[in-house]
Amino acid sequence: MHALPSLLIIDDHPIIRAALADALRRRFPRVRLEAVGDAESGIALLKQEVKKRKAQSWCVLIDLGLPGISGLAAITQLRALSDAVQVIAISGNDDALQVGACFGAGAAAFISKAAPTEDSITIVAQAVEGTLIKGTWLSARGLADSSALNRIALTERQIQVLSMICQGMSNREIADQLGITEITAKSHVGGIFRELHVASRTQAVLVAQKLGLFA
Amino acid sequence: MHALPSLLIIDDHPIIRAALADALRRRFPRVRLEAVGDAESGIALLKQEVKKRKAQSWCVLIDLGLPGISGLAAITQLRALSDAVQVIAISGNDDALQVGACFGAGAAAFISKAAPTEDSITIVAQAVEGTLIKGTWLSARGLADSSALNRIALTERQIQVLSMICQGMSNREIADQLGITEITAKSHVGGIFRELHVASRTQAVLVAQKLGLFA
DNA sequence: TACTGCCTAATACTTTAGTATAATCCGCTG
DNA sequence: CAGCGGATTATACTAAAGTATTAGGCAGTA
Repeated sequence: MHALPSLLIIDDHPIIRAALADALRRRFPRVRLEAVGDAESGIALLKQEVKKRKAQSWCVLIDLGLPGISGLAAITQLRALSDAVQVIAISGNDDALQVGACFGAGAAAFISKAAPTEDSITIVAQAVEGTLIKGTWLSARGLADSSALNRIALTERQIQVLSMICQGMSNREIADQLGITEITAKSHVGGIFRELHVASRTQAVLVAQKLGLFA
Repeated sequence: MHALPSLLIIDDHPIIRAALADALRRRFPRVRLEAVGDAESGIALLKQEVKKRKAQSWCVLIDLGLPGISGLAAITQLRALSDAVQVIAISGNDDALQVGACFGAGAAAFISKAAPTEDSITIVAQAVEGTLIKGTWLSARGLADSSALNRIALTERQIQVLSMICQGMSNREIADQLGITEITAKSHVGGIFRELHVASRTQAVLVAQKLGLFA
């Protein structure tokens, strides 16, 4: 059998970080465990480690809603580092849209912070032991079905425009910043609305935040 | 000397709740400590306690960004129960606008989750011992000055309308739900924009969320 | 090559949003 | 009582936002 995966915790709250690390260390005394406060550090650390020891697999617990970077973007980057990197997303709310988006970004499991702590640890244990089923969703009320979750398919340009909408920019401002006409900007905005099933930019912002896109 | 205040922790994350309770119990073994997961339970509990033992004072640690109820509204309700209730707000981000809003709602102190855990405990200790200075702001980088924070003064109606904007409603929908004309709705919206220094409802939503108004 | 999907842009709208000013009614306060 | 501020409504705009349809260029792909 090969070595157990190392653990990496990414959470900006020292309290949660310490609590998780404590619980996991008790469960896996011999597994290497790192804990950092921001996604950049975590990604940089993993990049180095993957380069050093390609055989080593990792299990990353990442908190969504980190300041600065989108949780989804972080998951995507982590997954891109190596196939031997498993990502478990942890979030304060377990909105179905957000859950679906996380799996779309490559997360192996989704854990709600409101779930019982023991169950959360169990999920991580499954990941460490290699028995974790991809798509596991631990909601506030226990295991939930993640088979038929809404996936949102936005193009790169649409994501770019949506992020600008989420910063309060007008179509005119978006167009100027992207070097396109306001007409084209409107075109993208319209496409985003259709995809998100909304009728105004305000609603688009709310959905984007539920998705955790630009938190 | 009179009795020490009892402690109440309101946080929807079991992990944080347990971690805080642990640390505080070690610091104050003889102080009564309650911990609940939602604001409604906390308010209900305090309401009963205040009725039973008026002499008993309380120190409430409440997490902003609770699901369901606005953190500011919860602070206001807690403060309204009794003058013997101190409220310490805990938040994931330490945006100046949100900090100011918390103090405006009656919070005695504001603690960022990103602050060192020991410092956070110290603040609570000061509250228990009665040496806490009102307006104490513990940011991610230590104690910060909260003397000149922006206060936002919205009327009741404006807050009501703003909350509807934050739900993605149009002026027409707001007007219908409030039983007023769209013109009046626009009038309120315009007033909100002036007060928040924004130029669109999307930006108003963003500011409101920074304030933690309808999280 | 033909097809598909994305980005771009245009024309031509309809509908909301946002601004400015003014006026009425009402409750509270000096 | 007079004044003030909030809530309401109105008129009259200007400026955005949003919808619909069409179409060219372009990259990847069956």
